[in-house]
Amino acid sequence: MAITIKNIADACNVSRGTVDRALNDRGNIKPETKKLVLETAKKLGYKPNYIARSLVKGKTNTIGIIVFNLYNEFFSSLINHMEVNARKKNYYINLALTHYSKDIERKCVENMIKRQVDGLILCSVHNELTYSKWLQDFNIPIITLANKVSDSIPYISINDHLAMNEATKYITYKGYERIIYISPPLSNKKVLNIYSLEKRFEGFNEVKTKQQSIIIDSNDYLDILNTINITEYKTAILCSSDIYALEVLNYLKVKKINIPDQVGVMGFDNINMLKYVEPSLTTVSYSTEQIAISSINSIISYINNNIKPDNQVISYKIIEGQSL
Amino acid sequence: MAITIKNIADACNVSRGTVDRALNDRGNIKPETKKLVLETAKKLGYKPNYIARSLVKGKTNTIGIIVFNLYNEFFSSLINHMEVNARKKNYYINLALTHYSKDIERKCVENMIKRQVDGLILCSVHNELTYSKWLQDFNIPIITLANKVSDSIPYISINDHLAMNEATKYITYKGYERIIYISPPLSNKKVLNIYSLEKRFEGFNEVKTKQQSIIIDSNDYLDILNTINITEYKTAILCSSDIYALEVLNYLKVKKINIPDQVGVMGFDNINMLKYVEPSLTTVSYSTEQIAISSINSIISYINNNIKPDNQVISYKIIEGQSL
DNA sequence: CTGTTAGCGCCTTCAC
DNA sequence: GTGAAGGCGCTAACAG
Repeated sequence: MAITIKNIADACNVSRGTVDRALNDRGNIKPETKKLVLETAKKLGYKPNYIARSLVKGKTNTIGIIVFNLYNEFFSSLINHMEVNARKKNYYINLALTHYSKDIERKCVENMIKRQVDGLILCSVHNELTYSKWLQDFNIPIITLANKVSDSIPYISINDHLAMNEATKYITYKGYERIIYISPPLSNKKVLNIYSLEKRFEGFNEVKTKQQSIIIDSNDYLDILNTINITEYKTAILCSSDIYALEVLNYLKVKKINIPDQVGVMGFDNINMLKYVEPSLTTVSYSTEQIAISSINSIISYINNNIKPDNQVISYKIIEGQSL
Repeated sequence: MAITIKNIADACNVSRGTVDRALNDRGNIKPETKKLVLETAKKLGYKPNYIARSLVKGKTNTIGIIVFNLYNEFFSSLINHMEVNARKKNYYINLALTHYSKDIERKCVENMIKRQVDGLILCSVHNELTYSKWLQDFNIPIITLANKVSDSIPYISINDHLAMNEATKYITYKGYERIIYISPPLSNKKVLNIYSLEKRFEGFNEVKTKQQSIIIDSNDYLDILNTINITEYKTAILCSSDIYALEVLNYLKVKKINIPDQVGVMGFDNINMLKYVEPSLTTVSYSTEQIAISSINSIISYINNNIKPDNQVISYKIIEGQSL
């Protein structure tokens, strides 16, 4: 069995209280006893049991992180930075993935609660008010990312609406006559929280100009694209995420359609892998590190002060590539 | 404060023992009392405190995972699959990242120990025997991945040696006269565990054929490549990982060197992003999901039976692309 | 069938 | 300066 505080106490012929004083720098202890205790602790290879400490302190120094998956580079990059910044502040990471399932998400949240995380960072597929209430009833600090759950739960993200709005204007400014907007099914909003996607779409849709526009919100967007004579007008294809844009680039290459001469393409997210793709993709960039840092700082101060932090908006910028 | 077992006991006018029996299906309880207890537990919104349970059970149902970072798609994909499979078996994930630092790794391990993880899955940059001993002295199940720490700690990976060996032979078979092998600095092995990279290199180096070969093991491989007249012979560039191969592809495109007509390129890992790259990269593929499943199964059976599992070798295969 | 009790390992309070 | 004792929330062993 592992060495406990009691083993040290016995070995030193002092009480457990004294060992605790030595180990945790609490003062009120004779330097020699402290020295003795620390030395024997080291000799015995003592490692404090944080579980026991957590139980008495009512604090685990653990942050629960619940996101969709790690395939999405947004999340893997985010969690990478979160781990770094949490560790710096002496917090640890419990990770759980929902794979876009409302059920799994609920279970993950419950598990985190049972495991007594001090706070929760959540990218949710829920947005029912009952769910928001359910979350808040756990009475622990919770912060949401990317998909807003409700106005009463702090939310950190870029302004998707504005960003896509600007992207659309940028395309207009570039002289395109027609925009094809590609997104995952927006009708999903009936069953899932797709806040971020909706906002992006709204940002696009709001730009009322002389252009024509075609909206493809389907998982079969390439098939649908195939039914359109894309070179008929000076067309730009605007995608709600880089992944889609990459698929579109591939599609156009297969079709021997020149980019950007015949058709322009624009993405969103500026994922890392873009640097290996040709032509370089015009896209919208933002810092996952900044989102991660904001999230960790917010949740920790929320934990420590029990004051609900404000929503935070992270900046973005358009990256000009050769695809538009 | 959160509802405890005692609150329920009080509310039901029974003892805490009885509540425990009801909540945990232990039998020896009158159906009506059980029903009453369960109902009031639900009504009060009781959530068991797993920290307390862990303390008494000496088991946290938590697996610590320590890897380098999540930028590397190998790790993010791995952890994605690990989380899924751990959750299925009612285990949770504590994640820590070392960023290739020996110091950070040591601290991460210690933290995991303090937090009483039931088992540890580790991709290490250490390979000192003292470190292996240090790890084993913690006396908890540990499994290593990708980089072997020592023969006395279970290790799961593909056979890097054999895989690169076969890759090299494949290139030979394709009729190339010269191979340029690109790898991160192999001299790092003096300060870091780069087992997997070494094995790959050995696998390449072992193939003694008539070909010429050039070895570039440097972070400035593109600069060095630039000093070589690569089209002088029928040359293939074999990279120890896809990321390098992608950089090489970019380099060759900039140089207007045709792939594969003038120079062939081969990678290793078959990362997801390859599907967006042209020409499609010839590479070595293996299943991170299988590694993840093996790891999780191994560590859990190690935890439950306390029998050190055998090393496991995951299969690989060569993927023929258009780059060679 | 149910209640009581003694911990798990640690921290904290209160005596001395 | 130090020791003793109680308790965090839960489980388990024993009594009844």
